[in-house]
Amino acid sequence: MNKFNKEERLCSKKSLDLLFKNGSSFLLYPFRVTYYFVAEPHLFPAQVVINVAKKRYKHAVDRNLIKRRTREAYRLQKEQQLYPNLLNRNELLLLSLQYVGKEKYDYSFFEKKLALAFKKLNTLIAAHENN
RNA sequence: AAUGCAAGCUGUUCUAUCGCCCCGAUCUUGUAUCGGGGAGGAAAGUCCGGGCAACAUAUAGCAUCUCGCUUCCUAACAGGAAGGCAUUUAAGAAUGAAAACUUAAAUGACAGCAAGUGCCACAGAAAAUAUACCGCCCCGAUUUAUCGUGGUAAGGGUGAAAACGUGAGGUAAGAGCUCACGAAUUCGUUAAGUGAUUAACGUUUUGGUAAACCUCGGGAGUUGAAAGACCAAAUAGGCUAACGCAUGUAGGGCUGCUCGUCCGAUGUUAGUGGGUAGGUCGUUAAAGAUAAAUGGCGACAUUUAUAUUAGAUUAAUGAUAGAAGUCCCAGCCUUGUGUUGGGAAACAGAACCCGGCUUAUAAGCUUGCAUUUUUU
RNA sequence: GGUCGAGUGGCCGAGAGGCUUAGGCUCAGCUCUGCAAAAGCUGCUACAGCGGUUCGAAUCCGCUCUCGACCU
Repeated sequence: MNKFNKEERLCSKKSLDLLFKNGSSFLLYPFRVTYYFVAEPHLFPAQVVINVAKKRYKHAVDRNLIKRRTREAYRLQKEQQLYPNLLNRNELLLLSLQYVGKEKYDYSFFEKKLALAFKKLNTLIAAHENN
């Protein structure tokens, strides 16, 4: 089952401040991914926030469309791509996906790019653990 | 019939799989199962007007902002309805030709320049108290075709705009200087109309500009749900009341100013409290929608009936696949409400709620106007 | 969600009803030089868009677009 509940979203203002102040980030077009680990175990191994700038997209319709496609891609892939690497850790991953693309793409593009982003994130986490 | 423009109306439907937000029910009390609901005509822009809430009691005066033909509608409005007037266009009839007239449509920030002040570039003699370039006239001088003192706004040319137009009298020449007819205009009387206004008569005046200052009349207290109310946990520099102290002082708040009013340093005692973060309410049933009847020219109002009801808060209403209908393009022959293949579907996403306005809109339908072609 | 401000050549920026707009920087050409720089001369390129008021609009008024700031 590929669910996506409120508990998997990052809503707390405090956590957001923590994430953007201390988190590390990388760019994988069209996403800018920011992540940070906190030592507070949660029902789910990760909480995510999706972000589209008002400056880049004037109309609310376009922003909603991008957010919905990103969310759908995240929902369908997190179980296979992201969660297995996190389950053995006793920490919560705070994750932010900022959309920085210039155009509107099809859903398949989102799916492909998000998979690549997950792959890169996993390697980075592994590297961090080894150090 | 086609195309274009303008105004108005509608603003695709169904199935499967995987999800999201809210509400209700059940018991196995868990990210459980079942059932129900889930964007718009503009949800947009935030351009106006209200409700609601807090602050203030100072809805005081001034300043500031805003509205501006009339009557009506409305909770209210810079909105709407009906009318008046003006301008433009078209047609009609009239005429030598126009103007005026009649009808229709469109447009109008449509109070006042006859309260005062300012401004009117360049050109032009002069842009508002007529300061006379050419021209016209009187008088004087003489070198006899020129000069000088004056008068004159009829003619010339300039300009966006030239001292109301035509004719006559008048005069040295001229001039609303006088008269007749006419144009616009102020005020008054009479008549019609609720009124704007219209008609007649008398009277006054004769450049434009108030989206120039301004005058007159009406309206606006300020802030905006991130307003505001409440809840439980823990710690302060906080708050309240009483007393004391000083000329209620320094200083500060209340709307920009005035006037007025309120608070008011430091000490003692008693009580209360919640920086920040979180949750609940505010928050979705309403000046609401649809239908009918009645009243009204109409906007709209009244009565009755009916069915419902988005409610998030890093912010739901989606993704994938398929089918049907609509429109467009191409092919086929059986030329049809045919069939096959390919494409298109706009503008745009609620965030406290309503009433308007404005702007954006594929495709279809309705109405009006314009152009072109064909037929009669 | 709400409140407010701005838009003038490639860039900065004055102008607040009247000559298609002051000045500086940049760019192009010429003069000067053996070649450049500096200096001098000449030139190019603008009122965000649409509509209205006015004889006349960058300026006044309305709508639209773009950019920016503030309220947590």
